[in-house]
Amino acid sequence: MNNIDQEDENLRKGPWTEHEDVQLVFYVNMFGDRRWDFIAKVSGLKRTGKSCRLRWVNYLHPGLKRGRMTPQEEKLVLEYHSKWGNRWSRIARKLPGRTDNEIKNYWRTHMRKKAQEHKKCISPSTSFSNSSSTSSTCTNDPTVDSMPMDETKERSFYDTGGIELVSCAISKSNNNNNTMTKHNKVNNEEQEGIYSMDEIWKDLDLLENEGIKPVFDRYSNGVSPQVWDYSLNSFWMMDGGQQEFSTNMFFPATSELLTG
DNA sequence: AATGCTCTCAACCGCACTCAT
DNA sequence: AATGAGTGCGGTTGAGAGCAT
Repeated sequence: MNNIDQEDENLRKGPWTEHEDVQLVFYVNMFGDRRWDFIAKVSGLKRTGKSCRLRWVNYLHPGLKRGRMTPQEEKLVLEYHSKWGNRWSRIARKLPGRTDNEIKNYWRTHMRKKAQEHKKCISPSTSFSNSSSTSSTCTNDPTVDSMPMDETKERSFYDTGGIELVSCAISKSNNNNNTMTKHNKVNNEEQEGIYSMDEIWKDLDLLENEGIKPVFDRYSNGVSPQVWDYSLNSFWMMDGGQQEFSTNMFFPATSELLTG
């Protein structure tokens, strides 16, 4: 057995734990949301970079909306899907706060329902193409690949380096085990709102004034100290202006890597 | 209450693409 | 131009929650 095999065996798969979420959020805020392999290594998470990215993009990103699609969003999904087919990430860019995965899942459910309804309406002898075939038909639409350049270059909302709220991510993490009802999720979504850029920049100013500076990258703008203090109180010790981890065992790899 | 079915969504996989070297 | 690492995307799967019987 070689080293690579051993590494593969050590990699974790399956659902993320709360600790892993916290760890990932921390390191993304430190290093940005681009260098996933690096983050995977530095963080000590036994996950692939891909897995880290996916977790961040689909679940931990502070700009994410939760809860059911609004009628407006449903309309947009229908509209853009008819236009672009299964280009989920492209569609997602048109629905801020929604991920390609979410839209994809929604569409599958949606189309399944539609298919079932359709089956009821038509005679049993008539064959009916399922959702995937419907989708592929749309994908083959010649309009699909004729996007103007500015649209194809659009960045998804989660590419914005969303610093926003670690607390948001943590609270999501805390609710990871579906302890919230769907109803509650919707209410929280309404109450939480989304940070505006102005608010984010204000937080950045605050952050700098407090002398708290994540290392580099876009995320050098970081998160408001209040937020950190509030949301990560079990992970940070604020002591006379100095900060240190209170749970070093969660983040063992950074110092090794950065000093070594 | 127990069981089976359906729905939802997080996560994985493989392929495609981008970019640095 | 070729190559390999890193990243993004779309398809698929499986676990768990909710609902019906």
